[in-house]
Amino acid sequence: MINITFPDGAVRQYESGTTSMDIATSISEGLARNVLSASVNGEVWDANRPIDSDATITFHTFKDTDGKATYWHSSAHVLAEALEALYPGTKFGIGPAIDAGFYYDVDTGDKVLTPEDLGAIEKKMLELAREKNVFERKAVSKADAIAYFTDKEDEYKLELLEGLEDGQITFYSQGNFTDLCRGPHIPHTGSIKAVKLTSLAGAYWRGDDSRKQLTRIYGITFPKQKELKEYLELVEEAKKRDHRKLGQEMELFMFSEKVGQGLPMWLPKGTQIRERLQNYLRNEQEKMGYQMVMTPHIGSKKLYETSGHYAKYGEDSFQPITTPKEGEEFLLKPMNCPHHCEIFAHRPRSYKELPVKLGEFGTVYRYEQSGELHGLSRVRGFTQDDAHIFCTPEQVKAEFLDVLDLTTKVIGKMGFEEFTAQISLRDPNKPEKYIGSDENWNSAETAIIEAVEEAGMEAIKVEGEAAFYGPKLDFMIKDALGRSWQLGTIQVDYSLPERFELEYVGADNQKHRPVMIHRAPFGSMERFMSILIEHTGGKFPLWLTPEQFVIIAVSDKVLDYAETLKTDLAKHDIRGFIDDRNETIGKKIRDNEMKKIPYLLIVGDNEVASGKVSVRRQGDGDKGEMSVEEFVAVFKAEAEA
RNA sequence: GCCGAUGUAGCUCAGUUGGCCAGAGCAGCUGAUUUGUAAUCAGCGGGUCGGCGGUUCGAAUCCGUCCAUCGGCUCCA
Repeated sequence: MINITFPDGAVRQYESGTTSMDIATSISEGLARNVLSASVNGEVWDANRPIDSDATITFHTFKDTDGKATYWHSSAHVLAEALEALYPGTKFGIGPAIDAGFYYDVDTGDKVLTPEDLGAIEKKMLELAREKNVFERKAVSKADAIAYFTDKEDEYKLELLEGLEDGQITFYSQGNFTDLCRGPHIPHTGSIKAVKLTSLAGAYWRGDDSRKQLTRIYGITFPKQKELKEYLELVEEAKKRDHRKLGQEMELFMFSEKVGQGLPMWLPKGTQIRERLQNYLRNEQEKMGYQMVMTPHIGSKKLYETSGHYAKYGEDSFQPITTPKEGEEFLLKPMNCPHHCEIFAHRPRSYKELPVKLGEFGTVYRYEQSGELHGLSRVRGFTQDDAHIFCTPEQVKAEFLDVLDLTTKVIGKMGFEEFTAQISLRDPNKPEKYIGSDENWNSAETAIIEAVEEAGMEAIKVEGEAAFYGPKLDFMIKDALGRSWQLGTIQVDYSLPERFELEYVGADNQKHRPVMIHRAPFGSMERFMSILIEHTGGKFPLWLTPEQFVIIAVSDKVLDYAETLKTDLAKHDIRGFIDDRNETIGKKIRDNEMKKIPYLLIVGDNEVASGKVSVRRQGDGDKGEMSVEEFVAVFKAEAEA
């Protein structure tokens, strides 16, 4: 007998060789029906793989990420099986699960797959799924595995096998299809009830552009037809909210071929929103002791040689511009920190003034590959909500906490509710990759971890993801559609203070090297704007939106009253405009609803007589007549909520 | 940067196998109408058919090339 420990700590005894599925069945039929895989001692296993010794076990269903990953990876195998049935001789690369669904990279030889073929493949997949084929795991020797794929003439699998050790190789088979795979898989294909192949794309074998391009087929599957429908609706909704589309419709920003790709220009309405965001953030930061600075858009090449960035990125950046007579070289600034280091160094610093926090909405320029540019989220010129904190090693933790506070506050103010953090630490096995003393690294890493704990933020730690000059923390937020986005970062840096020979005089009258913290809560104004647009679908929080109300005059006899109303509201810092076009009221309501103006104030003879206003909330219809004071109260209540 | 697709009016799109002055809806302008909670009516203007080069009697349509956009890949101080 073996002891099985459950997530709640309960321990039960089972026969050796029992499977997670057996265990699930012993608990309840419902669980057994839904279980897709299980973590056995922390490793995700097939539900029908025998367990031979004491273990802790966690079941996975389609409700959790591991369960979904198992399910989608298994779906990729069904896709492969369908392809092999429809296009014999197809060779297979890799077919992993991804955040939403799965893909398989395939080489169909002379047959070029087109989107029109996908329907037939989906049909075949469903047919195969209905056969309820069991996924069978089999350990094979390397020699046998090579023989199998040599016979199949699948050079991709053979190449994958080269990297695997004999004794660790497993095959999985379902129906007539066998694949090299580590697993795990779902019990059988029958739980795949809804299939959608979403797109086709080229992808290089092993991501190497000198190698053959395979066809990547993306797809997603669900245990219920209804879930697929919901997913497709979500995709549709995401399309509607695409910030590139809304940005154009709402006249927030634009691009011009003549100006150049990846160089956004903010239109008046977009600029209003951005300035409000910046003012808000500037205010919050000044309350926390930040001092704003401004630095030029270019800097001497020497500056970046000092910082080390030129050596690392020079070739892959915009190339230097030179003065016509002297031939001096300048770079468009790719980041603000070297300038800020020079500001810190412009006079001797005492420990008494630390931490020094220099903030700047600094516009930077980076060469991004043309294929990578995307609306406002990936551009070549953008403005960081940047600041650099120069402090003592002992202050790192407190400063981190401060930044966490600031970030959760400002992001929360935008209506985002779910944050997580990723803490990037050193790779403990490669100390040579990093600069700075062990002592500093240890204390900085501990400081970050403790600060995150104290802030009560959910965080994952990833070893080996730190920059060579210090550990960092990235903020992730979830938007209204449940999508995750990476926002700003906080990054500890030991390198730049060293390179710029930054110093402060300590209480001991000795010179010390400060630690530098880079941080940007939004990351960049452009990227944040793109996320905010998609999160809100263009319906910005009231305090941010450029036009908070529109007064719709029933006829031009009441325009004077409309003017008075507008002036009254302006006294309460409520901004808007009068739609005095010679159009019907229905037309004006329609147009302003579509422009997403939050409040539509209708005035006609009735309102002039009563001295009131008829209020309509965008997207929520007629709210009835109210006095101006009542409207102001309603408005303020929403704005401050 | 690489692979594939796309590029027609401010926006969304139609333009048969190359063939008269390139079309529609919305937006815009002018006029009429003075309107009560999601489109009033009439008229008008607007396009080097992404740029350049070529094939042809003739090119939005065929070919080449460049640019931009989209979907991926790769990359991100």
